[in-house]
Amino acid sequence: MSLAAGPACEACPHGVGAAAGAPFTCARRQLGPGQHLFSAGDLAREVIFVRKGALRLYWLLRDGRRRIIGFRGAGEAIIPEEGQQHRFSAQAVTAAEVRAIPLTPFHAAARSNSTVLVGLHRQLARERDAAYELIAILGRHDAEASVAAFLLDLDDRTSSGTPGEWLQLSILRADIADYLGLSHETVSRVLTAFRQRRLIEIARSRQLRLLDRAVLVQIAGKGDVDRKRIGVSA
Amino acid sequence: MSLAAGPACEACPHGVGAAAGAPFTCARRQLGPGQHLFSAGDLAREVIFVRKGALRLYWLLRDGRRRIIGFRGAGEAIIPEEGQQHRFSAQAVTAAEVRAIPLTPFHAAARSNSTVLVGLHRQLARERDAAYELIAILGRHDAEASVAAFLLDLDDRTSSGTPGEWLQLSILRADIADYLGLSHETVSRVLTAFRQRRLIEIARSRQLRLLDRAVLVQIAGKGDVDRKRIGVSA
DNA sequence: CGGGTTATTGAATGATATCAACTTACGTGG
DNA sequence: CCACGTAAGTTGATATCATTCAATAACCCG
Repeated sequence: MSLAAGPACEACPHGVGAAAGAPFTCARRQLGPGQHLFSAGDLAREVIFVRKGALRLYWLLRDGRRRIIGFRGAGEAIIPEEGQQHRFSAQAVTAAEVRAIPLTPFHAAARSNSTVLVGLHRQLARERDAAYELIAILGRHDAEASVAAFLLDLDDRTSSGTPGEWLQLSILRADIADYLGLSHETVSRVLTAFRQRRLIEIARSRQLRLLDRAVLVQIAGKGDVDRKRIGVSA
Repeated sequence: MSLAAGPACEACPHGVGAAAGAPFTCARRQLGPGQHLFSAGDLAREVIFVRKGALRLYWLLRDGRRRIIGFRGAGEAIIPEEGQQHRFSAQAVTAAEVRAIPLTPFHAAARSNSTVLVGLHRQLARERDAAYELIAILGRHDAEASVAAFLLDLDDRTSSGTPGEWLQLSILRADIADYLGLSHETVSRVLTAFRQRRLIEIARSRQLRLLDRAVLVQIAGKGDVDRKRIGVSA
């Protein structure tokens, strides 16, 4: 994402801090699988940049279910509201490494460095828009469409561009289920159906490859936004 | 919302613009019911503050369905990404009045006025968090919980604090359905069930009053975030 | 190799969508 | 002010799809 690739973290501690005339520490932190970076209710103190591995952001529901809001992989950021409590929990899926910049100096830096400011806004707007995309998926109750959309998104975000590449699915079935609002059995059934239709290939449960992107796009498209009809005016 | 209540609009054109040393026009615009303020794909040029009435923000899906992302009532704002296309459409539900501030001078103002900056961040973070709340609702497939949560939210946002007040439900059943990812028949059935259980009162289809907030909260709670268990750490 | 976790598969239940008929609400013009 | 027509809302019957419960199988780590 733009922020992480920008001066905020790559050049830290000589980037933003220096530019702002207010150098600050950019703590590196290691997380083991399942370890929490923070929990909902904790006071938000830092902006997080994921360097390695992946985190899941989630809520627990009253009935004990887990609602996963999103995942953040290497190069992505987690931006909380200053002075507020975290509204969700962040937990490492795999072993992960993050950098944490205290919020106050970061905001101070953003004020004096418009590159950072614009990046910050863009990141927030993107998180919002990503949430809207997920809403679009969840609204249409169609398991196949949801899973197809998820796989395509995952492929877009993680693959290096080589088509037909193997996806390292560090995420469990239950993660996908909690993200898409489905049961893990349904996710399993859909993946099996896709495999039988030669749309994907699965190796040892956790590695998977998209074989027929076109058809997956079509399946996902059932609940997807119509990018052609969006210009309709009153 | 904080932004609209703050200097950004109330004091316009003598607020932000003046403070930034870069006065700008704050165009007033009137919208009739069903009229579009902008459509998805349009270039985003302005920050919008809703003064009167309500707007719905939505996408059209490929299959012709409409996915409503949210509503914005008086006092709320719509903040797009600078230089980007709008990702959703904004349409007046009722007759509405908005103020539009061009993005570029607004951002310039935000840079030099930290009150505006903080308000801007907060608004973006809130939109994101509101989207997350909706995700929590949509993920749990439970029509009664969804509708109850919607009614409570609507009541919180529109009522002046007087309990048992009549809600002016300018929103149609189909709007609620497209927002919650349900069919309008299901919405109707749930509302009828609530009425029969004396949880709400409906007058002439469009006006409604919450009679038993406690029970509604309980019903909504089925899919709601557990505010007590959120602190669980690994 | 073994024990715990994760994944798959099956059968039955249940909730919501869908299709369809009917009623109510509302604005318009006679 | 009433009659009419259209749009919105309600209600019922049916079908579909995802959940749930349950059992087996694959996987992974020590």
